[in-house]
Amino acid sequence: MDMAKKYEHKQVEADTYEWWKKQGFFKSGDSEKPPYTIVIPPPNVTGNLHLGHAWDNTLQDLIIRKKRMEGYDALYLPGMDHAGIATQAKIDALIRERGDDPRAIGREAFLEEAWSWKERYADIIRSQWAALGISVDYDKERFTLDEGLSSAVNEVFIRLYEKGLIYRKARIINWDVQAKTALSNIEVEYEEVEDKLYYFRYCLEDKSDYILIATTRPETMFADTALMIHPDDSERRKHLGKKVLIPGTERAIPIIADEQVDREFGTGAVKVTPAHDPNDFEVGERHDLEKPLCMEEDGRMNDMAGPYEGMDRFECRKALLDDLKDEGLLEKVEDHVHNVGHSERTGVPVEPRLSLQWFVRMRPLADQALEHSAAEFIPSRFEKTFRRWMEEVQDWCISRQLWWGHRIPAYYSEDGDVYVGDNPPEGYEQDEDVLDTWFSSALWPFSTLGWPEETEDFKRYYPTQTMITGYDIIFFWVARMIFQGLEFTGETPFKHVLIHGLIRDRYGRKMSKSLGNGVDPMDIKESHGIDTLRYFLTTNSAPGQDLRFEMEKVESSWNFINKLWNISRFTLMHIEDMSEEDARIDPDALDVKDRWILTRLKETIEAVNRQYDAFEFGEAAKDLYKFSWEEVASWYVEVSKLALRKEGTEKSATKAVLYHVWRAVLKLLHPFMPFVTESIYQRLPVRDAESIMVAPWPEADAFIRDEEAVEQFDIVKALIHRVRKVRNEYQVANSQPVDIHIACDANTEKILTAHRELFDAFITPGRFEIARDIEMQKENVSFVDARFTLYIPLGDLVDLSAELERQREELKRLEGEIKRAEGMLGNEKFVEKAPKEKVEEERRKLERYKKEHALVKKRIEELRRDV
RNA sequence: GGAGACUUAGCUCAGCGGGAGAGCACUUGCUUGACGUGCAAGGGGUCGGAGGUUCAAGUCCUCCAGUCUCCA
Repeated sequence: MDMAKKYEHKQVEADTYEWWKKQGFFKSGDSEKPPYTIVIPPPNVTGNLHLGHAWDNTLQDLIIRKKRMEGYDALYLPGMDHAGIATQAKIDALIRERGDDPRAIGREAFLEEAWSWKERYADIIRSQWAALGISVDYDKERFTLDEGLSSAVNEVFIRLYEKGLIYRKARIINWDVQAKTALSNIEVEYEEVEDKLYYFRYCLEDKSDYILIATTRPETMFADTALMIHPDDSERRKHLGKKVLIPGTERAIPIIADEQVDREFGTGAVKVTPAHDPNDFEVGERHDLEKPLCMEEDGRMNDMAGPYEGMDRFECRKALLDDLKDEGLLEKVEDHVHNVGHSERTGVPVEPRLSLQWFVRMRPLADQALEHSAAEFIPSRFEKTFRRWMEEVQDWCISRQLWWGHRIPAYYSEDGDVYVGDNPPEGYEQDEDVLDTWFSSALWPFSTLGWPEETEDFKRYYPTQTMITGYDIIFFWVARMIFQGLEFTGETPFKHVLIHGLIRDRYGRKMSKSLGNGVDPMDIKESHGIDTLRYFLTTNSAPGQDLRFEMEKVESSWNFINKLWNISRFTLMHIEDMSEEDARIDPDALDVKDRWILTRLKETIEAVNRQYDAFEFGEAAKDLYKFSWEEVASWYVEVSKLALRKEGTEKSATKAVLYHVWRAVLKLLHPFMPFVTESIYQRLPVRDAESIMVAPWPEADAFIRDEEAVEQFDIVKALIHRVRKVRNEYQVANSQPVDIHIACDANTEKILTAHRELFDAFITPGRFEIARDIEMQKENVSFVDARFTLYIPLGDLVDLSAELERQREELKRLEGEIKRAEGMLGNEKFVEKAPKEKVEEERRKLERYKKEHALVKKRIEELRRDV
């Protein structure tokens, strides 16, 4: 026996992953089997995988491992995402650290850096996949900037452009002044901030009067091209046609009227800055206003800002306020709470900015998705989330002012002609910009399989079966995969979308770098083993719910694995010498305990399969936990010890049953905890596969169902339990024999007698007597059950009044039960409408309660007589 | 302003139409040869509140309260 006394995860995990990989178990491609595909949500090549990845990937691996064992050609396709903005920021920082200017070194040199960065992080990520034990097919690994995936991106861009679904236009977009790029609407996070509302005097040219306006962004005033009032503004109408001066400057702008003015907000008059605000842009279009920008791409003021040129926008705001206050043009400042957009990537306040960008016309694509999407969300409520977003979706800004990404296949001639395609005419220059990373991610389920080529892989593995991801990227990714999949392949790219939540710290806070509350999955692997982490991650929340990280829960997961380890030790100890022949179960040799555990195994397999198929992994694990710990370990193993000490059929049958039950449990648990189950499986003297990960999934049909054995074993357990309870209550050690008297019918007597040996070992009876009826004595502690009445004479230890009181309470309880059951059965509607089985069940219960009631009553009379 | 989630044992959470569950914590015993990270026995919930549907409601519906999230 070479098994450590406790579960040592480092020994258990050592070399296993490499062996699996070497044996080719992760590979897909067996065309004899039906395909089952999951594509990994590609992690960014920006850093290490965090707990969220570990959770996501473990769920994927859980499903894929089960499907593989069930006989599918399982493809778990790995890959990574270039993550344009995030990666470019990291590389910029790296170059700057070296003392170089990342923009000055040129595009080519930059990309060289980027690719070497990518290689470095790809290695890290692969090693973390290995650490997590995920069974991905490395032959199929893809990267969003691979040649094939890039040509898919090109193809999609060109086809959408030709269809009129991609266009280029100057519009107000969300500008990230730190990354110096445009963002899409959903890359902006709105955050409520306690800000100020500034009131400025815009004086008429002749300084005879002024109009007061309120703004939250005073620094944009240098790009004002009008002052706007409501057409119904009777008080200020008189100024229409006149001009006002932008405060602190000599620049005059017209006063215009437009219904867009919200008369309730501020002063009812507003400044119009068409190049810095989406609403003002529309006003500018209607009134044919100029649309100048007063800021550079990095958020610094340009020459329009005069003396403030070169200042950062917020610096400028401060200086401007000081100056205008001095000049008496700042009337007042009010506290003002409003939502300010921040870049999802860099966190800086987004600057709405007029800019020429590429957009996807979303309406037709979204309508198509709404009409034809066949994706089934789990839980189903996320279907609504998806649909609502699709219904309200706006055009998608897809160009990014970055170098790291898919360069836009658009080319411009000197005279402004635009060519989109693969063969630009001579002399045309390619667009400098790249596409939003999500533009390529949206193609992931099919671009990774070779699309637009009609490859064998694409034909075989697409559409995929299940997409697993967090609810935070339903819009970013899931929705976009669905509409692009439908547009380009004519099919929804996956059948199921399993949505999980976010992982939080023990206080329910999001894990973040700034809070420093993140947990590195590799630390948990180090301290408790990866199986522990996997089990913790997959069993501690329901689908769609968030998951709190608590060390106690990790520890309890470890405890369970340690328990499994020790049950395995026990099992292996006894079946070491087992041959193929010994492993066969002889149905005729099975006794009650064997029939009981095999029936329970069958029921557990059925339940677990149902739970797995419904993606209810927590529930599946709960059933397996209970079965292994409470039924196999606490009962079957304990009871088997007797049989295993003997020789002959009793022993051999027990060994065979123990082997099969335990082998099935290992397999059922394998998707949760691949390493420890493999380690134990490899120690089995008889195996049905080279590795547990390619072993056949247990079949419920292979095992017997024997309800009678379950009932019989229940009686045995009940007797043991009651005696233990009495011993506990009266503090009588198990080493000290107690007499046991049982009144029961002949059938129960037969069962009890057959298990006499067991009782001797478990509850140390002195005398052990069974009769139809027993003359009761006052020193007895008694327990009444419909199946048997138990008496244990404990002499002086027995507190008779307490015993009487207990029996009275029992009688009261039974009276309540009888009343309840009779009430139900007396209700015509219940008898009429409830399912027959339910009514029958109530009848049986009532009968049983009545029987117990009579016995308890009798017992009370005896006690009262004796007291 | 819309939408959704959550509210169940001290804590963290399952359960979601037929008699309240788990882990951890807690109490009392226990050197039983797989395991003291264990074994045995136990205590602890009017399932947020109010209505409604149903023979039957933590479980479905409506309203209310609190917590959180997303969208605008």
